[in-house]
Amino acid sequence: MAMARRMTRPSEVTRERIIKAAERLFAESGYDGTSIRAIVAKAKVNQAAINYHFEGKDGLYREVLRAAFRGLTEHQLAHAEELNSMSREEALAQFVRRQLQPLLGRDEYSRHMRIFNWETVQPTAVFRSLVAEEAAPFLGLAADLVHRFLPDADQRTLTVAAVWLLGQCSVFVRNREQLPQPPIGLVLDEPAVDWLAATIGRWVIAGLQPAGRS
Amino acid sequence: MAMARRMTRPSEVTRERIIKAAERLFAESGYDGTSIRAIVAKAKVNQAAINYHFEGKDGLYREVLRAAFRGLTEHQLAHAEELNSMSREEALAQFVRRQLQPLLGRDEYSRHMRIFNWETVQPTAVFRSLVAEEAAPFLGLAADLVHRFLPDADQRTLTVAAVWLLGQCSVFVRNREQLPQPPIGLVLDEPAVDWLAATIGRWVIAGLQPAGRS
DNA sequence: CAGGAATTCAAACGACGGTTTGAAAAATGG
DNA sequence: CCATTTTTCAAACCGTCGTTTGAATTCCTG
Repeated sequence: MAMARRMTRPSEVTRERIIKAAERLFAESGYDGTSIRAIVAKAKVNQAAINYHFEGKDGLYREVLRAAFRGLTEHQLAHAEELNSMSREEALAQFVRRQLQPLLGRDEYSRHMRIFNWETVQPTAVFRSLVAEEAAPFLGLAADLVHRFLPDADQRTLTVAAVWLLGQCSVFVRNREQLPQPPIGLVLDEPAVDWLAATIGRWVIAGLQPAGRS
Repeated sequence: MAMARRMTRPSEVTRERIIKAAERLFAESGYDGTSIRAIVAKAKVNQAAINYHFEGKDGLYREVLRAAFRGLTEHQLAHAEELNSMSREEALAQFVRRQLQPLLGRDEYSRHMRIFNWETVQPTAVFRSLVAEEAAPFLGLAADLVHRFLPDADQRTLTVAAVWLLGQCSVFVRNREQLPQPPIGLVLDEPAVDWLAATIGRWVIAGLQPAGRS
């Protein structure tokens, strides 16, 4: 009975290679659209490695999804304290700008958002449970933001306002591919995204400002 | 050279049966998630019928997508005139309420919206062209609505405002599955949707109201 | 440096995907 | 009613999918 408690190093690098390649491909083409063979080709590992390390495609996807969730919450909650030291207007504008970040590039955060987008149409069981467990603090952050504008609102109104706030950003993120094309025709460089964030921020602030009633 | 110009009746019913079944299945599981065998089983036709009538799965999907687009624009533009006779506040509230309709049931309009949702993550070429051709009047409707609140705004602001308006509704429609579950926990019956539409409508109106500047 | 466990590898398996085929069955038109 | 076209049908084809297999190789440890 050998108690192999030490981490084995060389196998970890293939694990990482697989996860990295899978994250990119899942973000690009979704779960069904990504084949095991495409993943192992990109990761340059053997095909059986996925079943060996993750017990199948499902297990790998589960792992990628977990990592994406961790990335998202860290990315957002890391700046949560800064928001508290700002005015509510500044804090909301900052939040909106950060939500619009994926419009600019294909960084890690954008990939994570894209993986979640695949899930919104028909959520996996894995995704459902992850949302139920881990999305609460993130939604809470948005709820806290709107709470500073609606101090007298009841719980339901606050929750709806939080979802509403997220929707105003996500519609642009989700339809990023369509925005530059007709009939919309938006340019998506950095100043344009800054302007967009500022505009949306102004509308949100004005929308929540005078509405004290539930 | 027989000029068979007359429509053949009995074959049309199988065409319709296929389209009807395909629309439901595509809405439920998307293009990749729906198999030819599932469609013909639901439509109770032979498997080769799809290739015969539509020249393959792509052709069938194209047809379903066209029908969905027609349904959407008709559904919205049919009430476009009514909006003009209302005050801008009433018109916007009506528009929001109509956008939130899919929250309630699984009617035809909801299915069409669901098919579009599948496309937003990675749009098909067919979908892209349909959007470019046929979405303009629908987006124009939204743009006209916000134009009544922002009479001095430039073109870009109006377009962004239209997309923004649609986003505030679609975030609820898109995540309909998640809304009743934790950590959100919304009930989605008719009075709740009415309240939701009214609340969103109020926020949008307040948001656009004082912001006259671009 | 053995010896055993952990990991990699090429190949194949079985299931399911969309499409094709060629003949049988209706439908059409003179 | 017959000749021709149109439509249906069961079966098979061919490719891709995720997974399994069993041997070869590498890694760790005593």
